[in-house]
Amino acid sequence: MNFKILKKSKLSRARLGFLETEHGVVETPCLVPVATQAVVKTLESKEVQETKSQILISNTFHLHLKPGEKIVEKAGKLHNFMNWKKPLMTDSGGYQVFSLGFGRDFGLGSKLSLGNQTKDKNLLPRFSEVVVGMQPQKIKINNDGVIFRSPINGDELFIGPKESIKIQEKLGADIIFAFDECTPPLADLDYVKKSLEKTHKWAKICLKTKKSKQALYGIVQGSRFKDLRLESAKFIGGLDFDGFGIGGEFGNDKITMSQMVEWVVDELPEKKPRHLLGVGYLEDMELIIKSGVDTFDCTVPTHYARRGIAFTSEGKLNLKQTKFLKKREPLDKNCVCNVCLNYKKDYMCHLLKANEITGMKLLTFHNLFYFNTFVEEIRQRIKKGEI
RNA sequence: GGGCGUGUGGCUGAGCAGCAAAGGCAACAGACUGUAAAUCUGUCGGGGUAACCCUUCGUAGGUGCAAGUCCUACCGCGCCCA
Repeated sequence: MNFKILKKSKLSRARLGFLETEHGVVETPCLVPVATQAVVKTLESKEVQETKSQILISNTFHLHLKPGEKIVEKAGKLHNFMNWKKPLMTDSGGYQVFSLGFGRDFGLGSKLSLGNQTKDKNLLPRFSEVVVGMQPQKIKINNDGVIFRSPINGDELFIGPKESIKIQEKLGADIIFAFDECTPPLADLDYVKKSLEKTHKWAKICLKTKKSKQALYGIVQGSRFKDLRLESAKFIGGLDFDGFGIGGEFGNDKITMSQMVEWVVDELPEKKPRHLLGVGYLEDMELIIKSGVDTFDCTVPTHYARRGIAFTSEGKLNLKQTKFLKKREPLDKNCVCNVCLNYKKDYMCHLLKANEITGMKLLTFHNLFYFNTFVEEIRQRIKKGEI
């Protein structure tokens, strides 16, 4: 992999670049749609390409469980397996340390709120913080890695940095990630310190383990603590990674989020690409790109689509609302995607209310196209010197 | 014609003397950021911010302090016997 920076903004940390891989070039900044199980849910690879998606991210943990990396390897690795010719990433499974652990215990996301704090008291965590010595109920984290129970058959399985890298080598994505511990947002300072030691130790093991030509990104953690973020960025940034992921918690609002990203970005080697893990509401994009992020993945366009939420130039629409049954008009007049050119709101509303898979599929297509177009426009604005 | 059974809020379905009435579905509103499709939360007879008030359990009477709940008649539906 080779990363070329074409232009650096004079107004912000934003930059335009080319991420060159064996499977083609990614124009950055770029959204990376999520294909956890080697598929963007509801779409086939050809359709994903038609949404202007340039690169996807699959998941090591999920593919290890099902169908198993050996199957994927025999099929000619991920690209052939899923018939996707363009670049691919795989996430290391580090996030599942969180999502199947404390995240599940407390019903939390890795980002506590980012300003969208829930008003529903029942959804607020029923505890104050995670402290040193606490273990999630379903998994056990030790110094070498994480013991999971397979959600499929209950088998005990172990994934640590070595295991993750070996799996990712078999999966064969262009860009792979180091195995980290994504700390829960409410972990206290001591917990995050200890966790960071592990993540850093694991980072070195990942580098040592990797034998393939795949690009390997290290992951910066440190939660909401500035000194830990800086420490982590310096440490991870000082290692011989091809790029860097930034993960974990980013504070209570969008401004804090971009500040935290900037702390980290300023410590990372300038010439290498930076990937922000799991962030990407529309309103986040300009902020994180201005903070110096080159790529970022987010489940929102695809996940929300399956819940009936459409992102359009008139805002976020809940297409399951009965009122849309009376709207014989395109989802978004200003959108030129296949869905907006060929289907109307009434029909899509009907499909979604009837729980038809095609409803989810049409919305997934539109949302991805819309998000990708949104980022494309941001790239244009950087080119013009507006951002 | 005779016997037994049944009738509950938009639907379904509990309740068998102290109820505005369980549960489910539907509806309505909200949430979701390194994926969770079919999830989570709230509302869901009417009125008021609220303590509270009003109207409901086929219809009409009756017995009780109190009736969706017991009794009588009628109406509708179901099964069985003639």
